[in-house]
Amino acid sequence: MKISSKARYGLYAVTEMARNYGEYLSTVELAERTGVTEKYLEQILSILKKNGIVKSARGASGGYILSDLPENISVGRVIRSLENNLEIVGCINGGCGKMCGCTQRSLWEKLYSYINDYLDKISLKQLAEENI
Amino acid sequence: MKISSKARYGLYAVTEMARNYGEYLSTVELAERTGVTEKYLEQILSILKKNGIVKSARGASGGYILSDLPENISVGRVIRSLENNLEIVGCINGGCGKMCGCTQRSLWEKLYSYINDYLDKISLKQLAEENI
DNA sequence: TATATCCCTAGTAATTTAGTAGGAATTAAT
DNA sequence: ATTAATTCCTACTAAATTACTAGGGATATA
Repeated sequence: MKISSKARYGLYAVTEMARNYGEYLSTVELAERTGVTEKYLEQILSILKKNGIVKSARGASGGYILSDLPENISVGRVIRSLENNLEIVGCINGGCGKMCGCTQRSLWEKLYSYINDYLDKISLKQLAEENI
Repeated sequence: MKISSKARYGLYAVTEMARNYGEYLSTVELAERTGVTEKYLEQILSILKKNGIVKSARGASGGYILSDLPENISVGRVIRSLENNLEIVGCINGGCGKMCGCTQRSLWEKLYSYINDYLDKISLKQLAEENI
């Protein structure tokens, strides 16, 4: 039940982009500012791009930029992208063995909702401004 | 960000104990009813015992029993016992590097509180009766 | 005394996480 | 056109964690 460093790193990267909204930031810059290696950040950014959270520009003076205003992107969306959709048990959306059905199901489903509701209420703008 | 099967198994076991409160259940019985192997359950139960959630009796006709009424034991307590105190990031209680300080700290601390508050409101009695 | 149980520790297999590494494709600047 | 900076893609590997398996000792009941 840990948030992976991948998710935390990714969140750091988009927070940095939120603080510099409008400007393209390269992986080199982002790596420097977050302390994550370039190559690993590349992979993380590629996932964020696939999920429509960031856009990219190739070539010299290219880089990454948020695909929308920081106030319109929730922390939840970022974390779900990098954390297997935040599925805290294997059966949030059905299709599980005996352990999941029955008794515990409602418990985990509600916990899942609470977690997502909380994270969806916080925008990258808020996070960047530490206004939480 | 997954709940481990260890935690789910343990929760199943104590739920079974809640349904049979007052009666000692052996690991053999608990293993049968939960579908977990005896040996693995033993380890899980030993952790729960160490954390004061269950009591044990050795020898023939021994087994495990809840250490308190099912309505007095929260799901949160059980899960924290088996899930490294539910520390969703490495620095919930301070002592972390650059990634944890600053920006994301308050985010994770609050999420941690929400998760615990939710799980602490649900008792084993409620869970056993699927009254969630 | 026999048997059923908990208790303790060590080992291992499988999975996931966290990176490393190399190089192709693309674009802007010169 | 050439160069340099960048994203993009894929494969590999190392480390950590999870999920068990296994053996046997200690203890209590019948």
